[in-house]
Amino acid sequence: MTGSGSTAFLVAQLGGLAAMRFGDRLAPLGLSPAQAGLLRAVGSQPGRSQQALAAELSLLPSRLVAMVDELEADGVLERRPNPNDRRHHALHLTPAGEKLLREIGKVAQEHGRDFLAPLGEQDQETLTRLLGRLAEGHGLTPGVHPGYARMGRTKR
Amino acid sequence: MTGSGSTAFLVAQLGGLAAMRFGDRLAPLGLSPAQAGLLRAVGSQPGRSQQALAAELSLLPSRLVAMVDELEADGVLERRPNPNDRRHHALHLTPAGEKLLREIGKVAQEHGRDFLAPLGEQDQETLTRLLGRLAEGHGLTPGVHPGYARMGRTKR
DNA sequence: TATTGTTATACTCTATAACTATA
DNA sequence: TATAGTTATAGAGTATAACAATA
Repeated sequence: MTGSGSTAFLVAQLGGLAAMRFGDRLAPLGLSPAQAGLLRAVGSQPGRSQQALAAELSLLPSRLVAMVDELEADGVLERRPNPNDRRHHALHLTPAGEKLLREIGKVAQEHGRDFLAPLGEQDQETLTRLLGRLAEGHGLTPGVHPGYARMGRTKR
Repeated sequence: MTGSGSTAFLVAQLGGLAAMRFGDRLAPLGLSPAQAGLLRAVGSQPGRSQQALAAELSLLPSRLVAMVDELEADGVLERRPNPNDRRHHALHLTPAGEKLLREIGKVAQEHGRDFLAPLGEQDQETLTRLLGRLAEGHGLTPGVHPGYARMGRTKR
């Protein structure tokens, strides 16, 4: 069968594989995919609150606390007091964090190259264009995956 | 940027979205994606052992026990004794399980149609072809996603 | 009174090891 | 001794509620 059902499943399959392979490449850096996503989010827009980050990344605030604790203990992320509203902690990368983010970028680039290697250059461009239109059609936020949080919740 | 890194990420993003949406559609049937995957695997090749199923679905045998317990309690799956080797339990769908599997198929078809709706018919075919070649290039087993099990394992 | 960050707690899924019954 | 299924247990991640400090 070559119906649309199997194509959507193919997307899910390949997406899972891509996420897994990327995770494998992050492991030597001592990072989980979620941690890399947080560092990327902070780096792209420094100074935001934990609430803002949690909302963007679809994480629970309580979960984010633990992640920031870890990354701060590792010296790659820091909470800075916000003089205007002392309830907030403005999140920033440390110099070590910025260096780590550049390494993440390198790893992501290598991953992407290898993942698309089975296709020729022309087909890669076509695929990128079609996926982009699909993502736009579904209102996906660039750079943030929707999270698998809501999977597997169901009881029978 | 339109490098290969972002395209691989786009695949992961869309794959996560597809999996999530499919899970949402399964919820009214009282099923998790993992349960639907197990029912599908049993239905496509009845009589196999739990070990065989666990290996194909990349599940731990101990996890599969719990899943089979649930689905058996729901009356959609059954363990049948194997006269040749009494250590094995041959897994089969009940009539209710076969009916449920047909409903899963219908849901999957609707899901696939809606997921690809942003693209025209011609583009859908192109996308299917390119994704198929990509999956083949990475040695993906048709009908089984690689599992997200190995994600998020890393400590820093 | 509402909001930010935090802690506490329960539940699910993953992972490992040990146990049983068969072979 | 090896294998299939099972049980027990520990560790992540998810989810909810409650709490302290601040607005």
